Amino acid sequence: MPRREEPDIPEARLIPEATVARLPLYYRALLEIADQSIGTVSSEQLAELAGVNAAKVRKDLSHLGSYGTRGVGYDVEHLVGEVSRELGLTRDWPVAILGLGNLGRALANYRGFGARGFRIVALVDADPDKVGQAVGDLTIEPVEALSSIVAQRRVAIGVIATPAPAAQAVADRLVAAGVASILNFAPTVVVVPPEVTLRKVDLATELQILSFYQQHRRRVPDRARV
Amino acid sequence: MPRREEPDIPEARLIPEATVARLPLYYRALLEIADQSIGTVSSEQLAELAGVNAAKVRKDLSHLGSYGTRGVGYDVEHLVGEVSRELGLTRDWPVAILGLGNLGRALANYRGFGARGFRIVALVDADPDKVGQAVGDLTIEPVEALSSIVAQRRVAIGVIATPAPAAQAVADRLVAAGVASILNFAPTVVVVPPEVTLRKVDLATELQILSFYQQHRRRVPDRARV
DNA sequence: CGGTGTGAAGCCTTTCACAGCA
DNA sequence: TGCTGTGAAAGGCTTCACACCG
Repeated sequence: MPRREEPDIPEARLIPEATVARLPLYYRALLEIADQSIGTVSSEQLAELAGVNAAKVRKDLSHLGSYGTRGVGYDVEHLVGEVSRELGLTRDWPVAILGLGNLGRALANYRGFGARGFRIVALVDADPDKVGQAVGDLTIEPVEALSSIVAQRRVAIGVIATPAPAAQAVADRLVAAGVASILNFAPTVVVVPPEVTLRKVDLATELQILSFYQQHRRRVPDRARV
Repeated sequence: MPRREEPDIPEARLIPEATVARLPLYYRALLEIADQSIGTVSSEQLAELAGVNAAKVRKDLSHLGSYGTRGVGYDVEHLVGEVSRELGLTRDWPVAILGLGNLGRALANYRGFGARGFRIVALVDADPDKVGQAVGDLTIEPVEALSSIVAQRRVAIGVIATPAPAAQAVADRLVAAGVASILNFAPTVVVVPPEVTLRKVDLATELQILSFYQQHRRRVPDRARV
């Protein structure tokens, strides 16, 4: 039970973190199903497509409300709507990419990055030689302009793709500018205040985890994380 | 307790998955400390650098054995050795990158990818126009050559950077060729046999999770996953 | 005295299994 | 009849708190 009413966000159900992390999988699976003009889907089928088990699907979806029909399954179109609303994909989130080395450029060019709702509105780099360069439709801007960029373009999400030593300073600037969601690709720990959501994607870490299991080969978990 | 002796892998302690996922963080923190010629570190200090809490550090490290000294802390050099041995970083793991679009190329050029122990030995793409192109020191090879490449160059880890529709077929080829560790960047579910370790990095999913918390802003977990 | 190593408690997540409804 | 929704059980992970030892 939510402890307080909140007028501008109607549903205040509390959804477990583990469930939130799986909603994108269901969302993707549901889009595939919808593409095939299938009207109804069972937890079993959805589980298959999302790579999880059916009990988990049912429990997860039950946190969003009771949108299934017993004996039948879930109405695909309706469920897509509920999941995308829950994930905030009915809005548009302006994204800034910080750091335009190999990875930053790849992200900037990545079609399907802005699959739905995510729009890259700024590319920022500290290197004066890079400032002014065009990448796709955008021009690289100086990091000093960050706070005005964030304010003017309503940047909601910052993607850090700088080298490790620059990451914390960039994160600090993002937070100071009011960005509350950060995705960190730099291979280093970044600390942010508790009201900021930080997630990280770390190549070196992933490879090292694979290395661990490769070496300890015997009953290996193949659980893909997220 | 391990249930069977295994002659070629001496230590058969079973380490929780959550601990394995944090070892790379400790490893990185330890390297930083070692760089400053500091001989001893406490769980408190290590926790700070790794972005976790001290109790977790102690519990995690206790799974590797008792390498700390009460009243003193952990010997940095010794611990670096133990952690890197546990992670399999004392060996060299040949890596193949599959799919050389924006992301694949960025990965291929990413210095620090092969931070330690990971060496990119092959670039493979299904597109005949790309085959033969040079990327860094390597030349893109056809996907048909994959199984002989894997065999000859002892590829241990496959990194899938193809578009989503091609990912499963590439994974199947990798598995058939004997690759037992796969890192999937394609935004789709990939299924592999249980003896293969699969991890995934999914940009769209990460952004959608951020979107969820952005929209439900109220007590937000900033727990960075991994 | 200070900091590790670790039982025990608490919390979160997953899985089970079936009541209940269309 | 078939499949959802959900209590209850099981399992795993985190945190606590302190005995123990250098």
